[in-house]
Formats: sequence, structure tokens, C-alpha cells
Amino acid sequence: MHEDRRLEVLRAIVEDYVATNEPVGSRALVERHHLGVSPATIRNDMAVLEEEGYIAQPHTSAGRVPTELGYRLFVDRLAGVKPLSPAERRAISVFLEGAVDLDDVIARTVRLLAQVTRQVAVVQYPSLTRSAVRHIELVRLTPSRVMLVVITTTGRVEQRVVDCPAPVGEDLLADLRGRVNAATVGRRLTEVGDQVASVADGFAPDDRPSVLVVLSTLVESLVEQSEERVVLGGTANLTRFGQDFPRSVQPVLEALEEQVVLMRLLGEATAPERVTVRIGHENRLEQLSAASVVSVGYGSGDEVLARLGVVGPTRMDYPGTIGAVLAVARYVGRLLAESP
Amino acid sequence: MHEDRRLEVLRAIVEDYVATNEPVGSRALVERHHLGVSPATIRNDMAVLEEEGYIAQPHTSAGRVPTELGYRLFVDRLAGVKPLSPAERRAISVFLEGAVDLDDVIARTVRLLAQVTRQVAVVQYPSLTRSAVRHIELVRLTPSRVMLVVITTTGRVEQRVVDCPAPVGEDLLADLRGRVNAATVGRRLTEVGDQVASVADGFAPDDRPSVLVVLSTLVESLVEQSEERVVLGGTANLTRFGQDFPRSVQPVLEALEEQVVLMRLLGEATAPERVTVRIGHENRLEQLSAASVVSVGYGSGDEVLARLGVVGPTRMDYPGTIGAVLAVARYVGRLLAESP
DNA sequence: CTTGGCACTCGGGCGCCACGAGTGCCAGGG
DNA sequence: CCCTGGCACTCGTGGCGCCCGAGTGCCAAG
Repeated sequence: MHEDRRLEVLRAIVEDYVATNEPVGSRALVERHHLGVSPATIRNDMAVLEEEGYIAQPHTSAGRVPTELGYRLFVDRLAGVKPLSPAERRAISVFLEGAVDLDDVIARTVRLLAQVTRQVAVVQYPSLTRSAVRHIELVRLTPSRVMLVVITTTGRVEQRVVDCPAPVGEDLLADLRGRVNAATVGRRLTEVGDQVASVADGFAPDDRPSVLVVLSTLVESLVEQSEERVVLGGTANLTRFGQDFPRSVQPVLEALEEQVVLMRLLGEATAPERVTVRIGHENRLEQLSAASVVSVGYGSGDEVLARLGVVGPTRMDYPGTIGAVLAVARYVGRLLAESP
Repeated sequence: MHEDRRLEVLRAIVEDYVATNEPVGSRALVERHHLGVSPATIRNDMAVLEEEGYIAQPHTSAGRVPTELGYRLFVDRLAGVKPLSPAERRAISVFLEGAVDLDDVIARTVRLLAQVTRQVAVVQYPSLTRSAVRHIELVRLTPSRVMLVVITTTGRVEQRVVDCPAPVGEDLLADLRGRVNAATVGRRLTEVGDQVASVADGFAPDDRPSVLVVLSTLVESLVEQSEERVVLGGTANLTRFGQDFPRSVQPVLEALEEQVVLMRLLGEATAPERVTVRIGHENRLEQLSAASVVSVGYGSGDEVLARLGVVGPTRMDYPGTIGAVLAVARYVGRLLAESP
């Protein structure tokens, strides 16, 4: 069967086009890859590939360029995962090792990912809904003002200031602190809502209003804050692809600055180590129809806490990018599992 | 004197060039601004301005363009502060009002500033060195592991995990918590170092090692974390100026992604409400030699806590930008003064 | 000091042409 | 049945030469 050779031709076209950014012709192809046939034969194969929609020619007398369908076939059946070089691995560990807290881990990760892939990196904060309460602290700022600090098992710290209807004494606060912690520590944030509701029962009627305000703020902050945060880095790399984006890079950058867009971009959670690749129009957004997204979940152990990935032009080194994204995700996962 | 008219000509050149992005000639000048003289006269004035270094012509037969010196003179002597429109003011208050915590305030501010000025916005977190300790919390994670949480008067929360050489009991921790808070609450972070040193004296010799580790981590985190954080937004706006940056926007973006660069960019603290404008080579960085930075300090009351500003092409609407930066800084300052 | 006139300079846009890369098709050979 | 060399055709790209117009500097007159 010559099905095999046709796929080989497609692979060669993708690789050459990614490397050179120029339409690739039949002659160049036989020269650079040692397929043992003549240009004319390749031309026939190309004609078939074009008919099937995997490649296209920009102008009548130009070489071929992969279509989105072509890239899709390439990543599904032809591309492997290019492992990182030892130097890159070392760079990852050195760079991430120095992080002091969660914010720092995320900030370093996004810079690292951008640097290694030379593309735009996107990293989502570990999901609060999947993590558990490690400690809840109540601090009296003024007699009727209380600051609420929630510390999670993933090392994230959330804070809120609460205005109480009546002054709150230190004794009451200590009592409340004890009960709230007893009711919540070790529990997942998603289950905490129900647990907290009954805490108010144990208090004197006079204190109820204040207690209720604190508790409701607590629940609200746990629920609301589970709206995930996303950070972005390496946008400078976008400009390297100037002409890869037909309508300039501006709409792409604009889209990337929308938090909501970023969230959707990374996609739904999948099994760990399962890399998702979205090519061109596969991301629903018009502005990103010339871009591809490579993303993967990360977390400690089997649990996927959040996702990270990169955004680049459709014409992208998929094996290399997939390898880098995967490696960084593994490393961050390990780091989060051991540290805080 | 015709000194006056020459300045008027410079103003007109700057305004027209900012508006059109094209070298402005003598004829166009007399048409658009009603200077009551002929093009030939303007040409003479232009010749003088060119000799003095305020304007230049890109090619022999082209109109004039302001030089950095020209912009400098414009900003110093000709430009006022363009007040914002009521709609813009309303937008600012609505947008910032919804913030729930410090991170949120900063994130919203940077987006707002980018949107209003349509340029790249830079906002520095309120300086820790200038703020004071509101509360220090110690949480036992495991028998020998303690989490340290510092809450400052500016609403910032810093956290560290400490590994102690020996198990730490709840009693010891409570004792330590009390003493540390007594020694630090209300004091500026910069003075705290000395105060903390003597806290260890009050403990039993057996406990000393653990106490010392906690205290040293505390001091370290207070000192180290006073290295300020800076956030960036609106980079999409950079691409609007494509040809304003000779060597493409890439080096500019790269420079802006360096935290250290950003820090220096905003410059030293100045009196409140005092806007700093750095034009082209006035920022020391080669990569930003085609950019201007407009920045100002913000804070509560007379105290300047940090700075914010925007980065754009030298060819920039200075009065409008200065107005916007100032307005946002005032608003954020007020917000920080009342809220946490 | 201002003004109109005038000669001069150049950069940018347009049309033209030739080159060359690349293709599709076809007829012949293994 | 598939591969191959040959050949005619297409078209995008780059170089060249040309002209036009905007803008200037200078000068002599008001």
C-alpha cells in the first residue's frame, strides 16, 4: 500500500513547513527527506492529499501547506512526544526549585513555560474546589471589623474583611475560630458550605447576628473564589510570528487578555498526563482561529488541580511543544505535592 | 517677541503629529491651526526650531517630526493636564468599586488603566516597607511544621512554611504568637527586624532552636518580600503602534516582561500627585528608547505607597495620558485608604 | 519681519518585464 | 499497476525606471 508513503509525505510537509515557514514543493521534499522516489511521484501523492483536504496551495504555482485537518492528522497519528534535552530538564528544576510560595510557583511556571516553548504560556491557579481547608483564621481589626483568612491545602490564602453589626469580643472570636476550624479543617471546600451552616447554633442569641455575617462571608468567599484565576506570560513571543497571524497579532493578544477566554481556552479537566491539542478553528473563538492551544492538567498524584498550556500559531512544533508542556506539568505537580 | 509663536508652532507640530502619525508640513500647519501667518513664515520658525533641536525631518523633502527634546519642552511648558470626561470618571469608579481584596484592586487597576489610556499599564503593589504589621498568625501544620502568615495594614498577606528542628507544642506556639504580635503589631515592617530579635530571650533553652528558626524566617520574609511586585496589562495596545517602534515591538515587550525592568521603569518615589514623564532615552534602557513612561505615586493620604503608570510610544497624547494616570492614582489611593 | 515665487530634492507608487519555482498531465517503461 | 521523465503552463516575486507631488531653502520685494 502507498497509504504509508502518503502519510510520510504529509509528515515531511508538516515538518518542513514548520521549520521554514515556506510552502514546500515536491523537489525540495525528495531532497531533504530520503524518500526513495522521484518528485513526480510525490506530486501525485500531494494531489491525493490535497483532494482529501490535508494540504493546500496558497497560489496555483506554489508549494503545499498543511491545512488544519493536516495538522490534526499529524498530531493524531504521526507526531510523538519529543523528550526534552537534559539541559532543558535541568533548567526546569533549577528554575522552579527557588519558589517560596504558591504565587511564586505559578509566576515561575508561566515564565518557564514561555521560555522553553518560546510561545505564550497560560497557567491556571490550582482549583480551590478540589482542595481542602487547612486552617481558618479570624483576626480582629477593630471592635466590629474582622478579617477572615482561609488557608488551603494547596497553599492558597484567601482573605476577606467583614463588618459586623455589633462589636465582637476576643472571647467570642476565639470560640468561633475554634468551632469553624473544627467544622471545616480537612474538608473539601465544596462540602464546607453545609458544615458551616450549623456552627451558628451554638452561640448566644446576642452574638448570632455577627456570627452569621462572618459565616456567610466565609461561605461566599469559598464559593466565589473557586472562580479560577489564570496568569499569562511570554506574550513577547507572539510577535515572533508576525505574519503567521493573518489579521496581525492584535486580536490574539486582546483575546488572551480576557480572563474568561483564557479559562475556556485551557478546556475541561481530563485525565492526568493527557495532553489536549486544539488546532485553529477547534477553539471556538474567531480571534484565535489561526492559533493552536496545547494544554494538560497538572496536580499532585492522580488528582488534577488545574491546567496549564501554551498558545501559538497553527504552524507549531507540536512534538516539541507537547513534550515541554508535559514535562513542566509533571514538575509542577510534584512540587505542589511535596511543598506546602 | 516671536518666541511665543515659535512655541505655538511646536505645540501645533506635536499635536498634529500625535494625531496623524505623519510628518507635518508648513502648509498643513497654517490650515489646521489658525496661526495668522503664511507657510513661508512658519518655515522660518521651523528652521529655528530644527536648529535648536526640537524638531527634525525624516528625509530632506518631508515634513517635521518632534524630537525627544521637542516632546520634553512640550510636556514641560506647553502641555496641561486634560481632565477626564464624566463618562470616564464614572467608568473608573464603577470598575474599581467591585474589588474584593488587594489582589483584585491591583488587577482591576491595571486593566482599567490600560483601557482608559489605551496603552500598556504598569502597577506596583503597595510597598511592604512602608506599611505596618496588622497581625501575625502561626499555624501548626504538623508537629514540627509551622505556617507563618503576616497580614499588613495595606491588606497584603504573606505566608511561609517553616520546618522546625524539634516538635512545637500548641502552648509554645500560642506563647510565641502572643509575644511576636506584641512586639510587632502596629510597627513598620522596616523597624520590625530589631524588635523581633529580643523575643527569643523569654523562652526555655529547649525551645530556643525552634523559636529562632521561626523568628529568622519571619524577619527574612519581611525583608525579602519588600522586593516589590509589579503587574502589567494591556500589552495588546502595543501592537496598535506597530510602526512607532523602529525595531518592532518585540524588544519592548521583552523588556516589559522583566520584573526588574518594570520596577526601575516606574522610578523613585516622588511627592504625591507629582507626575513623572520619561521620554525616549530618558529611560536608561536601550530597548525602551522609543518609548515614554508616564508614572505617578499613589497611596493613602500624603503617604506614597507605590507607583503606577503607562508605557507608550514617544509619540503619545501626553496631556490625556497624564490626566488619566493621575485620576486613576487618586481613585486607587482613596480606595486603599478606606477599605481594608 | 513677513511674504510670494521659484528651483531643487527625494521618497513612494506604478507599470513593466523576466525569472524561476512549482504544478498537472501524458506517454513510456518496469 | 505504479513510477518516472518530459513538457507546457501559471503566477508570484523582485528588479528597474519613471513620474509625481509634497515639502523645503533661499531670495528679493513689500
